[in-house]
Amino acid sequence: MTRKPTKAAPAHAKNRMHDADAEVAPASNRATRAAERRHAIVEAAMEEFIARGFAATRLDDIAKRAGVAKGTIYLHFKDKESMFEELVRTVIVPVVARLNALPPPTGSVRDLIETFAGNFIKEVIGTRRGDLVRLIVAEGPRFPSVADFYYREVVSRGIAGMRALIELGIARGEIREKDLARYPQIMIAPAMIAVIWQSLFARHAPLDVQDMLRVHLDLIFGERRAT
Amino acid sequence: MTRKPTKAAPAHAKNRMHDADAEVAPASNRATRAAERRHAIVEAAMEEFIARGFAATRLDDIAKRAGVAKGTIYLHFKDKESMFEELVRTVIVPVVARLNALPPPTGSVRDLIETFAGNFIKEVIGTRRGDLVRLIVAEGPRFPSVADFYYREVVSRGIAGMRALIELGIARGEIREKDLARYPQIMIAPAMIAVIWQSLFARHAPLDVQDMLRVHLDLIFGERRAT
DNA sequence: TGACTGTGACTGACCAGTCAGTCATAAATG
DNA sequence: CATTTATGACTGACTGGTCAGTCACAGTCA
Repeated sequence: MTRKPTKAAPAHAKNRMHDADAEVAPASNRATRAAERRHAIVEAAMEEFIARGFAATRLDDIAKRAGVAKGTIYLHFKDKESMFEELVRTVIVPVVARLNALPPPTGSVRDLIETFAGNFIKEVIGTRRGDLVRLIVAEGPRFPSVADFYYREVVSRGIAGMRALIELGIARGEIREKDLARYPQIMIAPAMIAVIWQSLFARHAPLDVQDMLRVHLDLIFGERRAT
Repeated sequence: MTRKPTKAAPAHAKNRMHDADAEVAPASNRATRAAERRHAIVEAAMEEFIARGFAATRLDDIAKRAGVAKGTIYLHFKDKESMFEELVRTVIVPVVARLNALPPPTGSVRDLIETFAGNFIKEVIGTRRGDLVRLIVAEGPRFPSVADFYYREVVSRGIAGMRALIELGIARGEIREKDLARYPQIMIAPAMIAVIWQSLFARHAPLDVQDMLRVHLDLIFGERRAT
């Protein structure tokens, strides 16, 4: 909360924009300003929802964090519920886009998957994105539309992509266990566990995710030969 | 404070007992009755918390479901929060006890783990218990004491037990990947994923958990030889 | 100036937690 | 054993506070 509570200075209204945003151009154009505000709201809402869960999050807090009046939120979203749903979409879509941009299949399948795992660690584990995954697990059952969306856009695509990779690995003789193609979930499971572990138990027992995923890949591809 | 003086007419007082309770033995003894009620409250609370999450659950609903007045809840629990915490303890402890009762190490390690997986499927996957695990993942960050308890009583023990089993498997030559003992999480990951999958995505894509876990064990122990 | 965007005080519903009162049962008494 | 008294488990109407959503007004831009 960097905002000085002393409302003192409503004079220069633009100051309401918080510091992070203050740096971007003032954005004279109305539509641009509106988009910026919307973005600030989404950002703030994500923080709050992750920290408190859907039901316990107060719109007043989101508004304050976004540097906006509560009413403004309702100019952009119908209500709290649809804000949550839209927010998940908004945040997830770019991640999906990024994952679809897999590097061309030059190296071995193991290298491909290792790269993928590296990205996953960097982009998801221990970031807001990871918390978002936990949030979806937490609220999914109460928001079928969110769960549906997440399944359609992330899970089913991820599973399909991973399956293709596994089949390639089997065809090339890198992977022995042929049945693995039936359950790509097994490939992804330790990564998901890592996400959950980090947000629940890291305090008690830190987990070397990188190393764990390496061991898991050794299990699937056989011990790695000298690099 | 002015209690309606002429409260009149709770003439048919005994009718307050509702039908659900009428069926169980009247339980003449006071302490027994109290224990029964407490149990009914815990049971009802678990259902409600699982269905709605902590913040969105109303104590009125718990009371109604338990066939009890709201005030009664406060005779057994300090407040909503400590009710949630105690409830998690109450429900989890017997499960832990049961898991500690591992069969004696007669067969192979693989058989041992397969038995364990079978029990897990039967006792956890697709049951209230599974939902409870999801609930802990969901609410854990907001209830550090619950997360701590769960780590101490379930996770750390589970990990330790699994590690011992893995080491045995390595010593006996059943398991090749020696590093697996450093990350027992890998062994458990698919089972956890199954729990989450069932409650979020089963509707979209049912998962044959039994088969998936078998494939995962094949990965670790090598293809199963004819039984 | 007129149209549009943003504001925040306000409202009404909702709900955790309280407590004065009830009553079945247990204990004490004759 | 029958009757009276004491106990405390249980009840549910009520309170105080919270918060999603509204709207009359203020500010801003073209």
